[in-house]
Amino acid sequence: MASRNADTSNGAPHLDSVSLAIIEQLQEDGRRPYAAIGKAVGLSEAAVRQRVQKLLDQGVMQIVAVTDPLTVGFRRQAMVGVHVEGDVEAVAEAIAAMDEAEYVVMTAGSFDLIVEIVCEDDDHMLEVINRRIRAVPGVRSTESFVYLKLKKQTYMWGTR
Amino acid sequence: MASRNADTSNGAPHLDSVSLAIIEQLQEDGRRPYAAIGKAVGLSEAAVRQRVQKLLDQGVMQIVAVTDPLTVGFRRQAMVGVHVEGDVEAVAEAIAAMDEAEYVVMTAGSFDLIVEIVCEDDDHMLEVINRRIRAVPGVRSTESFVYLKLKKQTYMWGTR
DNA sequence: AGGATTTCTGCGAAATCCGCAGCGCGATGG
DNA sequence: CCATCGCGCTGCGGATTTCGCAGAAATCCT
Repeated sequence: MASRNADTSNGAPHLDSVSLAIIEQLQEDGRRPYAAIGKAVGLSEAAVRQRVQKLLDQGVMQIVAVTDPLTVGFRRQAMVGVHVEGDVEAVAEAIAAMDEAEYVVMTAGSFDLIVEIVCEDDDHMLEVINRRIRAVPGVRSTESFVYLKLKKQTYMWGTR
Repeated sequence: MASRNADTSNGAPHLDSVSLAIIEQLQEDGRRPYAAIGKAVGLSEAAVRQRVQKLLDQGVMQIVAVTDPLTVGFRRQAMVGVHVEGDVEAVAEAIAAMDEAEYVVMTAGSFDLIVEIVCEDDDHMLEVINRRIRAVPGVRSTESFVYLKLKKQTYMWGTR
């Protein structure tokens, strides 16, 4: 189980329209059979299987179950905006290494970094934000947005 | 294909530890066979299958392919913080109805709403933010954070 | 306790997954 | 020019998984 996380080192692995179509199929249903996908994109079952495996290995996509953490036992979730001085990438790396960080993005705007965190409870969240994120060298300040309710969560950008 | 989107109407469908364990398995690999999951959680193959189907039907989880849109052809992606006056839920509903909105959350903090959008290019993004989101009744102002680079994207909160 | 409902189990049949050998094709280089 | 190599696709069986169903077991409600 070497590389669990996505290959976030944007290698832009050149995706042709067929692979795009395969991804679209799997965005609708991650368990759709290879044969059905093949029929939809005009490829044999084995070819689809090989392409999917490669896309997974390359980290271009992952096939997973996604949930709303708030409905599955986690009490507190938040988006945290981070102001950084110095090497943003290094700070991003450090925060991404934390288990509680689900989502880490470098952005252009008043925040240098946006981080989504999942916590057990208020104490845990306080600990993560104040003791861990703010302790990372280069973090100047943070601003938190605690989640009240998830209204939408989709992955079907391809199907429109 | 009645309800494609998650049941975001927090019905808190009471999940026992076995369903939690099943979700964990599928967070690691959305295509893991039911028999393997059953062995891991102590249930028969058929029982796992029934539970998974129910979790999907209830909208508690979805099994899908997730990608980094920036590596799959979409040029621009952003997080948009929204200040709302009046009925926040209604505004959230309206924005969630837009195809470009991938993720909509009501939050406590300086923003009432946080929205993640995926766009084809700069023009498209400008159109979505200025003409569509800001046109929703109740939206007082917005602040945008354009994505530069996705550093981490995980769904394995359960495996720690 | 009695009955209704839900959940689990244990099949057999059908469909799917998986590995492998072979073929076609473009690029490389002698 | 042609041989070779790399790479992706196809077409197979065999192993595995999925699927539907009927009965047993557990749970809930009155």
